[in-house]
Amino acid sequence: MKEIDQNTELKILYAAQEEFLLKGMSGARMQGIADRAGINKALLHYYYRSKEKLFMAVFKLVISLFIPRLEKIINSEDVFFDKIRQFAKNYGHLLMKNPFLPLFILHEINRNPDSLVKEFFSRGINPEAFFAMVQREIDAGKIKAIDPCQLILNMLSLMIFPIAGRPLLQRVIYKNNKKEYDEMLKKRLEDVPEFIINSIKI
Amino acid sequence: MKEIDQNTELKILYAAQEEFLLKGMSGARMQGIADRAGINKALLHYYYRSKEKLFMAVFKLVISLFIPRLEKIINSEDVFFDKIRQFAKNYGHLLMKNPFLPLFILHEINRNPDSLVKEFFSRGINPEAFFAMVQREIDAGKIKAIDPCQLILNMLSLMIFPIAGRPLLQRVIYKNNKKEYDEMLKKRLEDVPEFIINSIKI
DNA sequence: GTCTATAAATTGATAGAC
DNA sequence: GTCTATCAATTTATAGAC
Repeated sequence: MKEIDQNTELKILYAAQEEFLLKGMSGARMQGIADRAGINKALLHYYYRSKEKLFMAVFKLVISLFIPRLEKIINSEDVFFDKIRQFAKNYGHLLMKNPFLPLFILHEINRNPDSLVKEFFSRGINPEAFFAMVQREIDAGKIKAIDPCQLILNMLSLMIFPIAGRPLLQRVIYKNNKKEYDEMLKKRLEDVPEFIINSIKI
Repeated sequence: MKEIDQNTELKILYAAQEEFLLKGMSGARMQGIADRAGINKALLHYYYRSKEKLFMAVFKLVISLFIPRLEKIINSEDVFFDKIRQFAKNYGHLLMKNPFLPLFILHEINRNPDSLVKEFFSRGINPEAFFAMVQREIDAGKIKAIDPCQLILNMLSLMIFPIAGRPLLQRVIYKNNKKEYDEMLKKRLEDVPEFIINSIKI
């Protein structure tokens, strides 16, 4: 907490994040984490009592980044379409900076849905306000009638899947051209919101 | 191959598929597979020499289901928009019947991209023909100019993500209402292609 | 082909010196 | 706080009887 790179506890946390994001809970190795942190295995247990506890610490850290800050968007002063554009831009950049995050979260929740969701998603996510906002736009005749759930699902799908599936998609569709894939992702930051808007505008 | 349910080799393969899909390569246990198959651990090694070999057999089986049969769509007699509708319907049903498949594939490829993609995706996928078809539609002035890669990415994203993310999305967005989520997925079989078409039609 | 018993290797966790 | 050495449990893999 105090020093920048001297703090062993934090060094461990970030090393664990690397290892867990790449290999998942069951594939990660305490030895691998210790190696990344440049310390000994025993120290891991000194700071975090068990692998499970360390995993939970990483998961919590990671969730706090990943959860879409819908509230921010909702409460902004922008008009609706600009809110969508803003969300795509912010959330897209976050995803591009943390490409392994979505797949990690989905995989771990798949393994243990109830307890992980209950523990980490019970607060902090409230789609109701977003739904209400969409409904107001519809009632005002500004966009087509659409199920708000579907709208949010479409946005998330279009933004997350190309990141989560990159190791496969880049190789199969883009002939493993990394640069081209990066450019495509960057382009989508603006294309996806227009794609969405195009489909709901009147 | 011969008998229906007597064939031990197949029984093992399907038991392994269950276990691997749920827990991934590193989370799966040979004991768990043996239990599902109702046989002994040793038999697994008799038919498949190692866990790795068994995993590869499952992965191959699973890939053969998962790869979109783009050729079928391309070579159909339908007009372009109907091809999209047809693809969404067929592929969507396949996904709904095998909901754990996408996340499993993505996670395993993430763990070991080069060798898995090279081994299992080298043949059988050829997006070029699809790209050419899209280009013809654009040249003929029937749809807006769009990058064919983006189009295919959008289709896959909209169809796969709600399935892959279900354990999280159903709980967070749908208050864990299973029936409602099922209905939403079913509705998307028709909504997604219209959403796509809406955004590219002139 | 199928089983029981066991080997061999991996790995999470702890004890104890410094 | 950090290390070395080691334990204990899990898990893949094999040997050998039937």
